[in-house]
Amino acid sequence: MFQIDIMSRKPVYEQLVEQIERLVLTGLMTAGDKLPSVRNMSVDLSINPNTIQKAYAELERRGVINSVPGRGSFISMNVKDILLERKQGKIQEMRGIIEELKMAGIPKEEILEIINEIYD
Amino acid sequence: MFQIDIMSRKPVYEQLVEQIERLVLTGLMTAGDKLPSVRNMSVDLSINPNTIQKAYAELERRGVINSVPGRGSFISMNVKDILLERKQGKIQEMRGIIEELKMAGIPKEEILEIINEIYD
Amino acid sequence: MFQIDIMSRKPVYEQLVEQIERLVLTGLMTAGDKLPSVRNMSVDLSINPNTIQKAYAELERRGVINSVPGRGSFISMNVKDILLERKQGKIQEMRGIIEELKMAGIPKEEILEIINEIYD
Amino acid sequence: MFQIDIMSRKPVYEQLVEQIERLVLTGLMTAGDKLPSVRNMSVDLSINPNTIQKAYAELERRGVINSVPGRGSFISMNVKDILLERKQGKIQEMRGIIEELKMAGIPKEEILEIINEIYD
DNA sequence: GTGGTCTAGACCACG
DNA sequence: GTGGTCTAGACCACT
Repeated sequence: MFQIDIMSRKPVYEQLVEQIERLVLTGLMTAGDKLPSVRNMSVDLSINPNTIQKAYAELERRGVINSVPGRGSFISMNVKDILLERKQGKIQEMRGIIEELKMAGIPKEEILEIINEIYD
Repeated sequence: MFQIDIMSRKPVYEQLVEQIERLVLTGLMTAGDKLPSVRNMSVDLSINPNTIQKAYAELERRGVINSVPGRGSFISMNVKDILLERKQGKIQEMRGIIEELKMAGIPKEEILEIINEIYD
Repeated sequence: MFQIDIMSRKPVYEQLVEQIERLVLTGLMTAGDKLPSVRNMSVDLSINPNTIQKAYAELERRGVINSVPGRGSFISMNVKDILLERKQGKIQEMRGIIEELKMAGIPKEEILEIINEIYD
Repeated sequence: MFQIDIMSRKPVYEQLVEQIERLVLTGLMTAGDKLPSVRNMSVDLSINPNTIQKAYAELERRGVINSVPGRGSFISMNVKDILLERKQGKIQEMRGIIEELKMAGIPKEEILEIINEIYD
């Protein structure tokens, strides 16, 4: 279910965080869904439980999940609001970069080309 | 020659950095050109020399200018390479963000709309 | 805790940067640790707050610390990666210089002698 | 006689400067020797004469060659002193880097290994 | 309380 | 004259 590259320079817990967020973004998981327990995830991926714990802690800090001791970890009820807010931030970020690129003389066509590549 | 808005939330030294970089991007200044001395700029803009110094230090850190104690500050000889490299980096950054936004379900049209706003 | 030589030709803020990096390199400070506040450090060392600020800004630029307005300055979480990466860069730099020296006819013995001096 | 990579990110004139200096360092050319004329070099390498001119100008600025209008360009008579001086500078640079590496905990053996690689 | 920025004014080494 | 550094003291926004 998860693809972890232990040789990667990116910390394992970050890879986990990203992949779980991706599941929510793509709609494969939604508010209220239960995540695998730290122990299960640990043996499935052959990864130290502390690393899983760190990923879950980060996701909770971001408001994406809620961990309830003794019951498990669940996708947060207001996960949609949180992701929406983050989406707005990303859009602003993109706007800033594109404005810089325009200033640097990049023609509109070059940017459109990149967008077409992504949304092929 | 420079337009500084001391009421702006953006720090004065950042405004200076941006405007000098813009002079290079637009070709009004080019490799080897001499910038005003810290003191001259200071009195011209009625700004403290330390603030000018901070802007020049940042530009030197970015490789855009070379400051030579006792002689002055000059547009870097390889400023074009540096700006080109930075442009490539910005494009990659933009690509990453757009890929995230696609993942988050943003339709292509919404992004195109923003680009049209910028390149009106 | 810090030894500053105000008579040295090396700027005070550089001395500070080096000593804080050394604390991390030697393991005396580690990821997440809190640094003294700008003001505290200032009175402790009898140094102007601006000078401390300059050192902290440089450390943040290097990715060694994170300064959060209103909260404080902390050793960066990925400080180990950054220092490791920098170490690799330094080794490459050394390799390049030694290759030049070999080309210039410097005998191996002369270089070994220097290394023995350093690692006495 | 010269290997120029016009696709390289390194400017062509820099490549030329480095290769000519290498000829002197390795003893293949020595004080008083005549370099090819700008025009000859230009057609041999299929490179714009201005680029050759720029390389020669840089070499003259460094004191490595002397260009005599109407006669040609010659390896400088005191080229040995200049290269010796530069060698000393490089050694100091190397010393500084190795001291940093020692501080960063690199063992002597690792450095010796690199040197053995170079001086195989 | 924290970091970030700015002014005012000074000294230094170097060219 | 130049850039680089430092002190002294102030204000801001944010936690």
